[in-house]
Amino acid sequence: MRILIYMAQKPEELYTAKFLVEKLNVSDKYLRRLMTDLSKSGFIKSTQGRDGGYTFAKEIHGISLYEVIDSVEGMNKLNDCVLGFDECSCTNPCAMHNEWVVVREKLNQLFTETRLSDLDFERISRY
Amino acid sequence: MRILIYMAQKPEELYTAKFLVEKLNVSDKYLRRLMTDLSKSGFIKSTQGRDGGYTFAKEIHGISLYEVIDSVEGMNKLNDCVLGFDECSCTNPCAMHNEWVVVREKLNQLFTETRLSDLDFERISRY
DNA sequence: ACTATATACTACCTGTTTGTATTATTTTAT
DNA sequence: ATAAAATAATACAAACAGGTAGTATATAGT
Repeated sequence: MRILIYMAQKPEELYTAKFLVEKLNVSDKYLRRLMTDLSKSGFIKSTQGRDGGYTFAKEIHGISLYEVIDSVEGMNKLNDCVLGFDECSCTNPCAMHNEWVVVREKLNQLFTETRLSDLDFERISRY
Repeated sequence: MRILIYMAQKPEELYTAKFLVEKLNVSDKYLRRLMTDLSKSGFIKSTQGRDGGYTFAKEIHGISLYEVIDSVEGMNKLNDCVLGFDECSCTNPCAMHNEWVVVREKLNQLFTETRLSDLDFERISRY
């Protein structure tokens, strides 16, 4: 999220791994691994070799927070049963089910509706 | 949560550790540790010795899900900055701050407003 | 006294998250 | 050719969550 949001400030720019590592304060290897994952997920594309780097593979207007979270860590933490039961549904609910579906839906809605282009870059002071 | 919700079905009853261990499928030692924590937090009270056990220390109408979660694991996971920055506020927001406050408030509200007595015990099929 | 119960403390285990480190390979502009 | 860049695969490490296990002690009803 931090990488993509940082890049979304200037979506047309080409960013090198080295540059992003400095800006975001993470290790080189870790960032590169994430970049490769983000490439495979289709959010960004890479150009190898000298003068290479990363840039968005599609319009940032078309990238929701939901898609990003889902591709990086999956949405199961949010959408699985909050008490950990394998089989838990509205017809066979756990003790928290009915309360949790309300929250779950709110979160899914927020993440699905918010796109990288919706962020207020004027206000953000940390990436 | 599972323990307290189970007990809330019959809030006046005295429950032994052994009984709850069988009903909730957790280890004896683990449950006892949790019970001691819940006692210290004031949700339940214990009577030692033969014919002892646990029962609620106050009305279940007065116990919100917020209080329970807060006493067991703290609410910092929810209320700290979602991107992990130490100093993150509305005047100094991280990239996700403005989106996250909406969710945060919704969750806090739900957990604060829902009390053990509000659960629909008729419908619940797993504890 | 005996027995059934809770308490306390400590150590351990297993998996996950959130990264870091190492090493070697491939690609491309100049 | 060379240098600057991305790629790939693997191992490691620290912190934390979610438990389990052991052992000994305290309490209270009969």
